[in-house]
Amino acid sequence: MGNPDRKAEIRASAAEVFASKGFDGASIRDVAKAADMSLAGLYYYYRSKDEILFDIQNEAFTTLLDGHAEALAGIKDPEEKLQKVIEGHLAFFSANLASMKVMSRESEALPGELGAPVRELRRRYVRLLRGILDELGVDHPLHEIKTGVAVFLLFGMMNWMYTWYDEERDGSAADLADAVRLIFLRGLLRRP
Amino acid sequence: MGNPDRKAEIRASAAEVFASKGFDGASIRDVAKAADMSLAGLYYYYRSKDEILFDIQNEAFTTLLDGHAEALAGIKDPEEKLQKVIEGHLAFFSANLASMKVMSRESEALPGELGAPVRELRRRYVRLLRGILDELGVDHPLHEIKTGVAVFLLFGMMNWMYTWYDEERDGSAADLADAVRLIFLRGLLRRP
Amino acid sequence: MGNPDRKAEIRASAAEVFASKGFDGASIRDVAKAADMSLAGLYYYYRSKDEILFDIQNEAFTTLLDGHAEALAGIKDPEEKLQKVIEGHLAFFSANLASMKVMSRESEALPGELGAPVRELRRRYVRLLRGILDELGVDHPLHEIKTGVAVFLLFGMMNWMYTWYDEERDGSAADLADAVRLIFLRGLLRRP
Amino acid sequence: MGNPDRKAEIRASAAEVFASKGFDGASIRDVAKAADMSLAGLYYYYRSKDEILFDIQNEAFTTLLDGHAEALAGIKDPEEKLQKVIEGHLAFFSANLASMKVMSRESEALPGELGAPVRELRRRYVRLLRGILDELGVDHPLHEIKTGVAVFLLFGMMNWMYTWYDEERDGSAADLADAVRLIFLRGLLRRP
DNA sequence: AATGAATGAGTATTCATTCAT
DNA sequence: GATGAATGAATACTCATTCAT
Repeated sequence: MGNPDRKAEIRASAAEVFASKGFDGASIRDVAKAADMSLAGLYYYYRSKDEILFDIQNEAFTTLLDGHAEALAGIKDPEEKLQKVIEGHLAFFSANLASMKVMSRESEALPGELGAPVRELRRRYVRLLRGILDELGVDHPLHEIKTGVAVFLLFGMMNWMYTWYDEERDGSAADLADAVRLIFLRGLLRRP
Repeated sequence: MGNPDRKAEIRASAAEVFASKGFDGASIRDVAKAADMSLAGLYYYYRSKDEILFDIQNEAFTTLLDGHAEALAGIKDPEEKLQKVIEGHLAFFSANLASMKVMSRESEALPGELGAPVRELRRRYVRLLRGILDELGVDHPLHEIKTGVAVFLLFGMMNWMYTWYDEERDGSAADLADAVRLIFLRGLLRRP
Repeated sequence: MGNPDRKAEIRASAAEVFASKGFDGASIRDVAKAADMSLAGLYYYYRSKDEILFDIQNEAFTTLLDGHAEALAGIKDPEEKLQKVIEGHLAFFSANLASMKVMSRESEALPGELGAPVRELRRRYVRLLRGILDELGVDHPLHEIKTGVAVFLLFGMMNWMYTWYDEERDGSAADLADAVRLIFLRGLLRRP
Repeated sequence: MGNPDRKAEIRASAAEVFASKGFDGASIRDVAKAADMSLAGLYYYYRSKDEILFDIQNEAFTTLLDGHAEALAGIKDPEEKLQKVIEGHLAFFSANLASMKVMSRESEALPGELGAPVRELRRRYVRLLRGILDELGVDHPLHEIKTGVAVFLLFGMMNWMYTWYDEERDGSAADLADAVRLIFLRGLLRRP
């Protein structure tokens, strides 16, 4: 139903609106205005406000996961894998700040029906990273830090970005990815 | 205006409600019900929904900053300072999960009048940590990572906590503080 | 019930408030603030908002009617009577602008129970003036103008005052009374 | 926005409601019920309660002024002009009692933004009448009565009408216009 | 593919009023 | 005499959503 390009435009406008006003704080009218169409027109493309949020989150996770799958193809070294994932995550983040802000802040906003698939994607995403950390585990003999905790500390460094990141002031996403990788790997693995 | 104890009760109830539904998603009716009082009764203590949020954020920041001031009194070593701040932050976080979730997620919700003092407190908080990182600077000769970025990566590790932390599964706040400090210091300072 | 002086103070404050915001537009809180007392304190003197309005209107009508009774004592000539009444009305009006504005604008605001006595006073007031016009009737043989209408045209000239009168710009109440009398008598009686 | 006929219907219903309960005393629900539509439906046509009042007042003033402009076209004699204006005013008044009651009673209800254009129309209306009285000035050598005051006494006779006029009892608007003109002109000009 | 018109349910907030003290 | 605390009912207004066209 509906021209996919138009839908993508709407999705992008909606992400901006949700990012700046919050999902609950934004009205469908705000979204329609941002997408430069009538209120009723929106409902041709989306059946509900929730569905728009779902589409934003689903699209973002899918793109991220697909990107990682491609980037990791053929790579064996877990450190290199981690690097790729951090780079990919932050590159996508800085290129899609609105969507990622919505992803980070509105992760609980969707109720069961629509929320379940998104939660599943999120779990897959966590599992992907967790798997890589497990592979790194040999270098981490004393288990000072639980892997389950480490995963979320890493996500915290990256996802908190939406609250402060300013490319001009803070450098490129690639620089940022270096910083995150450096701190995390060196911190976790206690090697010089 | 209004008994301060009753106000503290309301604040706590409101923090729970805002934490679970989001500030915009929660209604004043929800807050009143959680505080077990009438809708109109709430307005005897708070003049607006915004004012409740302000009180939560203001109180949390003030308590955090006061706690740090006390904990840092007489301490010279910046590593030790950092440890105190991380411990204090996470201890408060885990003891006041609802408030901290609200702090983390609704940092932009307050408009000018009420938002300004909170933003100022937030800036003071960042400056406090930044100051400590600056003192650590000697060990950090190559400036691989900008201090301004490092501060926010640290905050990210800590503040993201509201999205995943489960004491039972993930250990005590003190353990978590150790993990954060370990990763951050070792990662940042590149020492064994 | 209640010290009558304090009650008079409250009445005066309330008249100011009702005059500036309208009876419906003003809140009991506004009145309490203007009277410099607590909301609940007001209810010691008045049992309801309506009762305050009643008191204002009742007091004003009673004072006006008493004043006229005194001023007309012993006077025979209807033209002189009319002069006295117009003078009295406008003098009271300009000395009690707030009350008279409330009288003029909120004449229908009071429901049955409290409204009835005020309506009766109003009718008495109209009858007083009508009686005087009837006495003038000899000079008015052709009945170009119904007395019932004339009374209200006269009231119109006087009561509309609250919308425009400014002593500085428009002169004293006595001057105004002269103008009203002149126009009305000469206009009505068609004499040079 | 919105069909202008439907808007006119709503305006008329609203005028009735505001006339009978007062602007502050009437609720938007009352207006919606009178217009036989839903509360929210009203907001498709008007963005606020104030805007409805504005529309009533603006429409009434505009119609009155346009009517006078047409009626006065080509007339030279100021007495004739005055007659036309009084007739037009009272004819409109009696044909639109509700609107005119609202105009008369709620002249201060609109705040700045919406109030300003209405106040300007009111000023134009006063100026129109004042201009005619100035032209009459030659017959009025002793200046017993200030023109500025005379204008408002005339308005008083006419606008007070909403408090008492009953066509059956008091005669047609045309008769009333005669009475007003007679009293005012004869009274002002002191001619037989 | 798109929209103008409409609505029921909900929003934050204010109201006149009460009552224990 | 006076007030702090509280409330049920109402306020103006906005919401996500629908439907005829």
